[in-house]
Amino acid sequence: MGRSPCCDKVGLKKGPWTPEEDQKLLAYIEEHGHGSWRALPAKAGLQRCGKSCRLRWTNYLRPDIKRGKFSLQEEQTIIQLHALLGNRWSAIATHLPKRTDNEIKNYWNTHLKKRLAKMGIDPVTHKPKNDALLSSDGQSKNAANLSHMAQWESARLEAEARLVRESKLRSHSFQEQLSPTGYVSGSGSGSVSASASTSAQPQQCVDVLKAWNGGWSKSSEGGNGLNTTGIGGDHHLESPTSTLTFSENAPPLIMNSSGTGGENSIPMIELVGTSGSSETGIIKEEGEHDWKNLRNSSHHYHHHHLMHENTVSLTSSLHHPDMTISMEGPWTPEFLKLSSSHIHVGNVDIEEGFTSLLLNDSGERSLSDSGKDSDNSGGSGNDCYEDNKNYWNSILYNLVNSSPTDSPMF
DNA sequence: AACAGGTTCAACCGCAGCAGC
DNA sequence: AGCTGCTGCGGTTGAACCTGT
Repeated sequence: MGRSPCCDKVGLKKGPWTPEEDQKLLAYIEEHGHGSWRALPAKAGLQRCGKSCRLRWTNYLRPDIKRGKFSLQEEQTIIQLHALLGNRWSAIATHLPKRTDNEIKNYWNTHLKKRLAKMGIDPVTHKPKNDALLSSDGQSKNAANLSHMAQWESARLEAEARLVRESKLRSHSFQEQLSPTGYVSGSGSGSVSASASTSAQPQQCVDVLKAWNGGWSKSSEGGNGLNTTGIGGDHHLESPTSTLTFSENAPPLIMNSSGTGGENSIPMIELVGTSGSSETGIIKEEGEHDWKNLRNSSHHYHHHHLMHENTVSLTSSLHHPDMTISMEGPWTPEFLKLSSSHIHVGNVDIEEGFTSLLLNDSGERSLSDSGKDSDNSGGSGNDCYEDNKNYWNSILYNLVNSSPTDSPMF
């Protein structure tokens, strides 16, 4: 039973917008805010459906939209986020605050996807296309770990995106209280994102990557991927698709920044913010009591929200049959930079992003060179594994370095 | 200049999720 | 619990534009 399309009314205009229509829409929203999109066209005197108006506004007329060519950094960010999030354009767009999801999607489809494909990188998996030839023995476990890492990161970013959406809603209603126009004109940009976070936010850093890499390197020494000490010793993540469920019994692990939370036998690794503003790993903002604590206690993968008008805090948990990771607190560029300024994966220090290689000609050369190098070194599966590790870690690394400080996230 | 084929991107479509009743 | 309305998201389309012949 499909609902009738919103635009099936006779007399409603479709197709390209005229400057007059734009003007009407702009003028109305500036004066009244958009309110209900459904009701807007009639009020604004437009022969359009609300959906069309919303699209025109969000993709074109909004004052905080940056148009024109994508910068190298933006390209990089898109590729990296796409590697983690897939086609979740809106989530990706939250990291590029002045770009719309539609624009990013178009840019991906018309430029980046082709570029990756041309270079032999599968734009869907972000792996070299011959990756499928990997043997299914040792590497599969490693691949599983990498995949799990990606899922973990993906889930985190998804939660962040959700938080941003929520904070947008909050800030929007907050602004509506302050301003009858419904959106902040003035500076024009960041009417929404500005309040989600910004300079007012204390630099709270939760050293997740350190913990992660600590766990990774530690476990790599033991021949496994992600591993947690403290419980069972030799547990590792096996399923590439595994995922974020189960573990009714496993007590939550909380990582500490040393990444060695398992060194005591308490099955908890504490995630401690390096800013020192939190002693418990649960980052709380002053005035947090102003907002409802949105925590819930699902045994499955879940995110906890601690929100404040100026801040967004995040708690995520990842459960696995043998382990549970809990991470709490916001991810800030500072935190990420700190964490990943010297990424250590297994026995390898990653100083330079792999993804960045994709973004210029020298990169293309480097890529093929590295392929040759692999061949020269015998083309072992381990090289592929190292490539994958490098790839995912450089994604995180570059994500950090490319995170614009005006991102609504941070 | 004219045409064909390729590319870009604004806009549309249909579906899913959520909230309110 | 089920229905309805609204919004947001991702995939797709097609007109406009570009490029090569």
